[in-house]
Amino acid sequence: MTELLTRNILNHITLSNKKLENFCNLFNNKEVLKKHFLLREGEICKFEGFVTKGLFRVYHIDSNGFEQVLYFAQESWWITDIDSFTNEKPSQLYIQALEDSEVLLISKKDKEFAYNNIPKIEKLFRVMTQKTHIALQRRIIDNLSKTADQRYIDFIEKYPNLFQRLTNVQIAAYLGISHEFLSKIRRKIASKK
Amino acid sequence: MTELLTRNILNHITLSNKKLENFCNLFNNKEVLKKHFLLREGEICKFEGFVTKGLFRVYHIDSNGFEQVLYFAQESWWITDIDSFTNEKPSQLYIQALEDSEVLLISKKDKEFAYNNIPKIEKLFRVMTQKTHIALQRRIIDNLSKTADQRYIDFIEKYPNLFQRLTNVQIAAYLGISHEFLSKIRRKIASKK
DNA sequence: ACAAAACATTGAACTAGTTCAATAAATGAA
DNA sequence: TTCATTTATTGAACTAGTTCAATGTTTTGT
Repeated sequence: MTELLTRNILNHITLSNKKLENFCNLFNNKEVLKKHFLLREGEICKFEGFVTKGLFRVYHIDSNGFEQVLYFAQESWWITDIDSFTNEKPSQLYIQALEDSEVLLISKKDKEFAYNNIPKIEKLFRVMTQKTHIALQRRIIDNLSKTADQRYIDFIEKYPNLFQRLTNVQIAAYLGISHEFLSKIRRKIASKK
Repeated sequence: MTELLTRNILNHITLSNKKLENFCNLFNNKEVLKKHFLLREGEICKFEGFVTKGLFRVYHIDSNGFEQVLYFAQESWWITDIDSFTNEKPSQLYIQALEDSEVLLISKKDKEFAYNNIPKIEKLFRVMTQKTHIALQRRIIDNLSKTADQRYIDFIEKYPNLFQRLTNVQIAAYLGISHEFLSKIRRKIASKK
């Protein structure tokens, strides 16, 4: 059950089998059915999660009622509201399963325990946060400099499998455009081929 | 000379005076005159820096020749290209002083040394990276959901002192709009008061 | 297998933001 | 002080993206 997780950890750091097992034992498995929520706006995010099956969307609803997708999380992705989790304040985000999913959850207390007892875990999360950080910077630049057409093409190239599992409404919410406009972009691209 | 730095560190973690001093001694002071560069596209970023005086812009030039500002760094801000620095690959960013500035620099080797010999430093950078991460997420959501008017108003409220030190060209490059349009936004806001 | 709901496409009218060119004001270097 | 450069403002024409409403298609729940 924690096989994907151990593989993911060893991708970032080296760790003895025993410590790896100790750390993995801090996680609890949870099933989340399609359309069900792992987190809702206003709640305090009590977990950090690792997706072992299925697909989630992490999104925000703005003051006009529009949904913005911050990111999608499929198998081997981590999900949490880092702001809510770290600072124990109400979340501004929703985390919802887009397919029947399973996720391994660790609590704040257990994560702190791991930080204090397995120093390499501090490194693991520093390295992972850094990678996410790089990806976020990249996305800000892309959002500022690229046209919606190009961002859509980039998305398909970068996440071909996500692209197949998502509706255009979801992709448009990630790209920051209306789904009608995405539809027009798709037509334009299709006619060029 | 490292007073701002020690204060900044103690804002994030607790650390004995001796370890604090050891860590601070790993930094070298560097003067960067207005318009001079700390980093250029294509170079490998060899440092992580802490600004003690002045103001920098961290920006990218896209394929159409437009400049996008990723962030500004004034006193007590950290600057680096984390992607280039961490992965030792050519940078896509420019870091330029907008005023006569001073910055404390630490090399990758010395930072690794600190990670290995002062465990709290690992925590320091994890905590800081996490905070930046939260801010970047916030910015992505704002860029997707807010109109340029609102982003400009938010910027002024959030960074009133930066606002005074920056030209409209720089602010527009941060907001992701043309400086002409920013000028029109300013007129509109002014006429409403 | 059926009805209801969610999804995708399209066109027409609209709006936010760009581009280009002209002009004035502020700043900087010698 | 002066000349050159950067900065800010403005208007007019344009373009990328939105909004709304209509229509057909697919998926879902029962």
